[in-house]
Amino acid sequence: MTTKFENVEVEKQKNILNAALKEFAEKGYEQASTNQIVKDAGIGKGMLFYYFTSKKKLYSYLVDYCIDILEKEYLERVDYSHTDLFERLKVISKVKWGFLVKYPEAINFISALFLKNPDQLESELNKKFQAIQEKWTAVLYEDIDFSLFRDDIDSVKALEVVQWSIHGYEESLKRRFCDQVISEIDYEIYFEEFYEYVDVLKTVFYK
Amino acid sequence: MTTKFENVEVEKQKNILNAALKEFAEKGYEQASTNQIVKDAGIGKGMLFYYFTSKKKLYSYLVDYCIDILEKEYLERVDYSHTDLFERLKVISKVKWGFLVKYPEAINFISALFLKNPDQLESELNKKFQAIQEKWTAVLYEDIDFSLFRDDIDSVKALEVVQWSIHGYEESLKRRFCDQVISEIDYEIYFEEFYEYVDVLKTVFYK
DNA sequence: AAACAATTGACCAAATTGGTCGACACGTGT
DNA sequence: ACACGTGTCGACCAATTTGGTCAATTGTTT
Repeated sequence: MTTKFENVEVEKQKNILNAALKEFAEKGYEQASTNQIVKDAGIGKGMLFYYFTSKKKLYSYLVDYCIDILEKEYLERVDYSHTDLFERLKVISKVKWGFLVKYPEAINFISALFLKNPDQLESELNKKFQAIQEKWTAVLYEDIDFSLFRDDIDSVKALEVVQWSIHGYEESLKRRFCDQVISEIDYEIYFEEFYEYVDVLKTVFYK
Repeated sequence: MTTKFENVEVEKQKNILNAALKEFAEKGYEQASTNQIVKDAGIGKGMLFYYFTSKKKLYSYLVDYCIDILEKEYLERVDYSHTDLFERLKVISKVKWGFLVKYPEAINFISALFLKNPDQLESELNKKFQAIQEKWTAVLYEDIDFSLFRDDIDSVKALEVVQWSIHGYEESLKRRFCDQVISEIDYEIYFEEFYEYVDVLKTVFYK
């Protein structure tokens, strides 16, 4: 049997989910306001509790939901065929963009989730967290040919620098587009741009 | 004539300032709670308004205070003698560490300040903001010998990557020490570590 | 038309908000 | 001894907000 919430039209589901994800991501659990969520979602106050019975349960639902889509719509979509780290990074960025367009509010919620002290949650969840953690490192390491890197620098440090750089680029993009709707952005230009940065990294870190 | 607040013992001043900076940095202006501030600062509710008369004025005071120390205790302390970017970065990191130890709660407040839409503040402040902005780019560009960089990559991109990397390292440090008091950390080890990363960057970006 | 599901927003007690103020403690001068 | 001024506290204020409820209303099925 499906829950009441999962029977409403998908569009409305998305509105509610997005409103809630945004509010929790911005303010954290305690500070997040259910009033704000219903206003943002465009539904009456009663409906939120009709669907989720309590703030706590709503939050739990979001956590489950996000872990789910993160695995199925992100981590599992990355293909491992390239052994070249920088080609892999380009693939990942494509997958990530698709994810961002489809679930625009999920990322911030997820990163807030992983940033918090993750030891204080039920063991059930903790397992899922670890699974994701492992999958994420796999995405970055599995079958990568590290012999392509120059020998005069530590490839662990190199990888860190690469990750930090990409994160930095993403943040700068976010700042540039903070007030635009992500799905309406002509992303092709920015893939070009992103690839240029990746190529810089490739040039300097490879033999 | 000095204000009432500036006549209080410096230690207590610091407590109050730190408590307020932390609260505003974490929650933003609206969500910040004066109750939380006085509790954290260990003073009675009345004192905060005795010193600052209102939440708004307190916030203004903090903004002025932070701009002040940012200029005098950070930007103006960087010396420009090195033309080697990476040596300059090491100098900057030393200054920054000193700043962090002395004003542990200021940085987050400041970055939150600069991240927000800065167009909606009085022109007086806006000027100061721009001045800092310029000084900050000067700190990173002034008299830097960019001819040392390899010719096969865009040095603008290189500089961005360097900045992103350093920011990434700082964030990773912050995560490692999030629950420790910053002034009690044996920083020498981490300068060593930091310099290793800087040297990696130097190795890969220089001719 | 009767039963049922979905939906709303006024409403609730409890908590929290920025801010006030009377009480009081601690000098210092008289 | 008294008064005066400066700090200091926290109980208190009205106003707002909190998570959550529920009677009433509108659709939808049967």
